[in-house]
Amino acid sequence: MQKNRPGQAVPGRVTLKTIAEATGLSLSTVSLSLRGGTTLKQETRDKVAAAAKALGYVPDRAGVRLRTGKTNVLALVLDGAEDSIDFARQMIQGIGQAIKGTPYHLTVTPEFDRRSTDTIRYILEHRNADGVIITHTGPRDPRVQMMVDANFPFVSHGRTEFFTPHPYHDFHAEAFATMAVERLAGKGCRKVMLVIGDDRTTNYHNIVTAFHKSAARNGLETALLESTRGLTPAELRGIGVELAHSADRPDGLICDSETRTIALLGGFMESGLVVGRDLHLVYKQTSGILPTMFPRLDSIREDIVAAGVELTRLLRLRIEGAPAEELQTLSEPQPQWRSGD
Amino acid sequence: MQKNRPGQAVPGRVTLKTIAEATGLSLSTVSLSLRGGTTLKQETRDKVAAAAKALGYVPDRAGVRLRTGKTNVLALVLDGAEDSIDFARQMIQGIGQAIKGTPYHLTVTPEFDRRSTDTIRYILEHRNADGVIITHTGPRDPRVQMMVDANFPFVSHGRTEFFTPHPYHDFHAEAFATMAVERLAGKGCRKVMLVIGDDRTTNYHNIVTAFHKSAARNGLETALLESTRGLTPAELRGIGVELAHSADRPDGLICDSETRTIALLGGFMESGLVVGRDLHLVYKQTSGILPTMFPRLDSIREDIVAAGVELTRLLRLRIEGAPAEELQTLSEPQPQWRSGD
DNA sequence: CACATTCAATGCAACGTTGCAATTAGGTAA
DNA sequence: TTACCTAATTGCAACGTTGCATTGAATGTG
Repeated sequence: MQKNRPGQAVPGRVTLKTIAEATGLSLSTVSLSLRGGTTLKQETRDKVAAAAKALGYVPDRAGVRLRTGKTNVLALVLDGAEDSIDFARQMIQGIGQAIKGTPYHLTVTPEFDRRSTDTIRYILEHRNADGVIITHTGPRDPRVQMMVDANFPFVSHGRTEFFTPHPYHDFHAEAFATMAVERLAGKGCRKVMLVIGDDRTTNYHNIVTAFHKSAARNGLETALLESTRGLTPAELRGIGVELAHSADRPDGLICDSETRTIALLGGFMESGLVVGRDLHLVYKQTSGILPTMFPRLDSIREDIVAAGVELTRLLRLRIEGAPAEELQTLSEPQPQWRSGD
Repeated sequence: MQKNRPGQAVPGRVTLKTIAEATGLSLSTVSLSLRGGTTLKQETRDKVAAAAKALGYVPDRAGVRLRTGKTNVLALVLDGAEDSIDFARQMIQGIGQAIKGTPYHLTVTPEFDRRSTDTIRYILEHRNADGVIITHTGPRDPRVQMMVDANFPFVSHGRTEFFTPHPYHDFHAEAFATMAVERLAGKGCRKVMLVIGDDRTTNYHNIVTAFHKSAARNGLETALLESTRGLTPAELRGIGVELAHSADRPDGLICDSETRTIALLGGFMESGLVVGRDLHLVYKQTSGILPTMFPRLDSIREDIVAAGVELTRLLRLRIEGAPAEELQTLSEPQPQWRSGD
């Protein structure tokens, strides 16, 4: 398997040398031409371009990387979070779409320990990528800090609270909370409860703030179930049961995590509590699983595939030197009202 | 950002040269020593090893790749299939675990079109990886054909029907079907139905065959719902409703796809049909989602993270030249009987 | 003592690419 | 004629690595 002698050219390989021989030009000229050297005359440039195309030339990644340091690699550092079902697949699909036809490849590294910065450090030290994409960003995320300090191109899915601006694409969590509260208010709810999946992300703060503000504006009583993070699905399910039996339970529920929503719903079902009759619910939706199961439940959607595309776009611009403050975008929540009105 | 002059050494970089200077040996000697040259005397080897460790030397990927052709990259070609919830995340986590501490990196390419071989062709042509992992393998999978023909190292999650052996790791689908049928028989079922998620995978055939064989052995009537593949979740849900209302509906159900299971269960719930009372169900489980929602349903589990680890192990052995026929393993189904007995 | 043998370490070229410095050809000005 | 310009192309060295061929020293043999 692959037994050609190392250090010797692979016979069939098309390199700059091949094109040089084919066109009768020098290797340097070919290289220059392919990179759009303006000092070359048009005729030459055309000839080279034609030959390159005919031979199917693709620059050798190792050669380019060795010479220029450019890896043509984007690195996705995958967080272990499981709040969004199928998050990884969709994110990768989005990034894949965005780099299709470009010289970029995608490497994926799962970071097992949430608070660890090992993977980032490794990439920074060994320059194993031209840019990094991180997800589930926290307010003072050490990964962001580290890359900002190193002035290394990256983009985060999620905002931070750092003073220095950096590229990000984020779900507009405030809008989500506001929309959800208003929907519940519209359904006639008097007491709304917010169930938070992960209180370590920046979105946590944004959602909580907007939730309270919007509830106040609509004259609603509020309750907050935060830090469900450490709980097992079974425990959360238990909370669902408790809620169902509680005397002063809320009549409106907002949940920003699909897996938490599922656990709660499991508890409700077990207790005979019916969403849409006994209370109302709005959850944040990123996969098709929940709507398949419960086609009548209201949700607000974030499109993770689109997020992947956008993150890649921002990162590539960043790599090309665009200023960070121009590379910050939000995605608007997409309400999916399915419970009639 | 990264502005050091191309073609010039990065100042802080630790290369063989750095070690050579530190030890007073020649660059060649250092290189040889690090690769375990036995002609060197022990003292020298120790000195080099110590210096390399002290300086934190890591071989430059581009240099190695250019010289040897070895990329130290494993490529995961991600299928768009959505039968297993969270499949991608778990698979990547498994591979990530297995390559931790090795020189290997993981690149991921989503292959959007299921029957396309573009990604594989691209990897083969440009030698962008040392080995490939594919999933959701079909009986005469063209990707397998292509890589076998090219004698390129790969491993498939799933078997094929090709004559030439190739490395694979697969879920023991026959055992799954047999276990499931027997469980249903034990529950007193008379008529069992098999619902297949994807009829293009090899597992389809294996499951169907074992299903019929086992049903016959247990004296059960059978029904088969195949090719649910083109159906939308809503349509499948509709089938769930139909089933619930059908006069001669089966009293035992086996489903090999999590998403299909969810859709069917949705239909059942809508129709007031209760699993465990009106009929029994065994589904194939790969994520925690369904057990969270329905903690009393029987399932048989495949551990995708473990599959990722095993696939990586096989692939690495293959890359090192182990014969294909020794690199074929099955994972045994893990029954999760939750409905009492 | 000359010569062969072994041991240990090294020089060199090459993998494919790029960017600077250098070269060539043709023209124009002094 | 000489010097000087511009336009177009090219040579060369380097990025970090490896493996072959070679060197040099130490030891063994006749």
